[in-house]
Amino acid sequence: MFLPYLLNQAAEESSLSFQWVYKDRYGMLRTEWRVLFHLGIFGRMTARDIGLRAKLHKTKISRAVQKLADRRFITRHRSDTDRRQELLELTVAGRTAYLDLRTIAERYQADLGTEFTKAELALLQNMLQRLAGKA
Amino acid sequence: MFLPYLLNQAAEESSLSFQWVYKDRYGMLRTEWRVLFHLGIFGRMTARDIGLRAKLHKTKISRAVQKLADRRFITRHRSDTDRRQELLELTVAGRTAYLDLRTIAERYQADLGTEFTKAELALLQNMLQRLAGKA
DNA sequence: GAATAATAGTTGTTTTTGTAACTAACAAGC
DNA sequence: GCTTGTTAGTTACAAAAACAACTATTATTC
Repeated sequence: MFLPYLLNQAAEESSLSFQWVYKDRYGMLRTEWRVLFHLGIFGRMTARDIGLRAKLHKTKISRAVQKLADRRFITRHRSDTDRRQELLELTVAGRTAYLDLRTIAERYQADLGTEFTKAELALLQNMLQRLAGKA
Repeated sequence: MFLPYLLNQAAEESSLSFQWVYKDRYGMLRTEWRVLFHLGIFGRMTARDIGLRAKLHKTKISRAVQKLADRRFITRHRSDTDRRQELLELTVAGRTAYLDLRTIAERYQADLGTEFTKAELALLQNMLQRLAGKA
């Protein structure tokens, strides 16, 4: 079978089955969830850096950031050293949402894990990372 | 790392790096390429069956079928046994395009193969199929 | 240090997708 | 056989994504 096709099928399946979590609970779009997720993991960072890490286009991030800020999940502060940049950070409400979602994500991941052995999962992760890096 | 996220990254990377093939050469969208692909592999079939196999929504398929028919890559014939259904089939031009794309897809896949061992690839394929089935 | 290029982020427009409502044909129940 | 329900496929409208052009700021080069 054609690998990009299989990857897509698997990715879509798992994305769809997980999207109710951030969608139903917080009315978030996938990009919003990803931005929240990155800020939760890495702490304060700029839209640019999120884009580099998550390979998301800046317009998508810009709009996600607006929504998250509207809903008081994040704050935005112009950087002193470079006034083009904005430093994004989770608010208390944002961190609460992040932790809530992360808990569910971990449970979801654990459920998937029961299907496979630890070694299989480790290899899968490794291969996916390599494919994501340069496929 | 969160598995759906990793899957998406890998899928997107490989999709993007392959899309120039059907996009630049035939101006096709991904769904069109998938429909062509399915007809190439399985021969004559209905939109419904393509949807079941590829897990694509019928509206997406409907539009892809229209474009492919406009460009004379496929023909559509109403079924005699059930006049709601349409039997889709590649034209000569469609088959030529399919074979061309398939050749490139195979080369692409072979290139990926050099990164991994046969056993790794087999396991990856197996896991992705299981994930796609019920993730 | 003025002119030019590059970068962070936004906004507007066009494509593509998702969703819901629709038509036409068939199936089932009574 | 007629009513009700289902299914294949299309169409219309709403949501989201991709793409291009823009503003404001910083970096570069002469």
